[in-house]
Amino acid sequence: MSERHNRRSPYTIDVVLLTQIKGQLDVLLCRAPPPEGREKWALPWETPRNDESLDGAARRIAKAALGAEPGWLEQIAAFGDGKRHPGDFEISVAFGALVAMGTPSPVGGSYAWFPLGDVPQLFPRQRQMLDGAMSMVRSRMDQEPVAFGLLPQMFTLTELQQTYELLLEKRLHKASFRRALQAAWLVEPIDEWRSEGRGRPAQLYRYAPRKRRPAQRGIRLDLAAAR
Amino acid sequence: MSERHNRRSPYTIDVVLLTQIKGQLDVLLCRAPPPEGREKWALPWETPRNDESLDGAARRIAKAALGAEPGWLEQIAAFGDGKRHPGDFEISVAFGALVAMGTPSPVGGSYAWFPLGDVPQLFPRQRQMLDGAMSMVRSRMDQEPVAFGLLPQMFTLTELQQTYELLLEKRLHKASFRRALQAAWLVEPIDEWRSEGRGRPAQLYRYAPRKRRPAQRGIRLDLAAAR
DNA sequence: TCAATAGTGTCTGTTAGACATTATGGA
DNA sequence: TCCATAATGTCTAACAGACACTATTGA
Repeated sequence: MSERHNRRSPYTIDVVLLTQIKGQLDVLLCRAPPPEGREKWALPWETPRNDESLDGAARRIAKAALGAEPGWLEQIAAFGDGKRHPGDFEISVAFGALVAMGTPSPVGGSYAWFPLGDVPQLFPRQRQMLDGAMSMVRSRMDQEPVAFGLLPQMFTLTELQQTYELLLEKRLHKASFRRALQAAWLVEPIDEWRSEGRGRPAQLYRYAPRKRRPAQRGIRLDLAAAR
Repeated sequence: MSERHNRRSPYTIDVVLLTQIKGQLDVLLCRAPPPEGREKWALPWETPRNDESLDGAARRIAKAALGAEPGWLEQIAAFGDGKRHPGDFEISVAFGALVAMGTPSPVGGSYAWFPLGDVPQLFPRQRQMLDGAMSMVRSRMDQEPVAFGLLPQMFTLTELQQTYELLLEKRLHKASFRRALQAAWLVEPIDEWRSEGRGRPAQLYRYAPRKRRPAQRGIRLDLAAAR
């Protein structure tokens, strides 16, 4: 065997696993995966196996950390630039993934969820990945219905709206949100209701996208304006 | 010196250089950069030098191929998955770049511009990169004013609209386009006109973005609908 | 003069956001 | 009963798209 095809891959795959816990976005971190002193947390990472696709490796690593496969997974970018990484590899390919809220977590063990506002210090390269994951997810929102990756099979429209608000980082108008939702044919009511403390029970919905002709209206040049 | 820090980088940087020629998008290809038989074209690529950032390497490669630096350059993604590449490296990090139309081309030599509809057969991995570049540029359009990267310093509003139409792959309404442009504070008229054959001469503009409060209106959930 | 392109004003149907109202449960 | 939340109807200002019109050049 040639040296080239036998050696371990000269790069790592790192996965940013995101979920929604108590109205906040959380990221899954692992306690110092390779032997690394003191209290240090890191994104799950590994080197890919032989002849494994990038996506495939990312899925495998996510599954190993989480116990289940994430609903949505996409590459963020390659990172390097001399920034430190738990492994000593020149570059790392980062993936972002969304986990349905309520998915049984890797209890105890060396994994834990951290709210985005309260993430411990990471290796600089992984810190970049986390930031990249957030902007990637946010920018994908207007191209695919990403929010459903954070929700369980059944959800209320209020939960769905809260997830959108969490990702967009802004409040949405209830009536407008529901009208837009109806126009987009993304969800379908099911014959079940959930009572949340006081108030009228909310009907449950499920994600059931229907094919549509692409939206006609809108140039939306405003969004492309200067910062 | 350790073997790790002395060896050549185990990955490549590939650059998708795009420009606008005669109302079409063109990509810059290089005639078989490493000794490779027959008539074969490839995206410009190289391995990064020691301690060079990913962006820096991409800029250097772009400049080597083009003679000038591209106005806009951004990472697309890492590609691998066993797809063939002109170099025999496990992965490649691809960058997309926009070149102002009219930039003096690398005349003769081993470089040439190819219209997107008429690209010769590429190495599979580089074909993926080209497709990735296109969808990346298109998806960035509603986040930053990407179109100006394809235009020279001075341009007419009709040229600007044609560039938008080229990138969006659809016709735009003239009056609406100009209204949106005015609202976005992206351009500024200069005291110069250009006569293009018949008709009334068009005023020239230049890119001069002004800071604005983010657009208020629009949930635009439609765009996130099912395909 | 006509032809061709640049640039602008007005109208109309659509819709985001605001507001108000009804519906339905728990305390 | 009062309160809290769900869900929906109506109004209005903003705006995308259509159309028509004026402006200014070359042929």
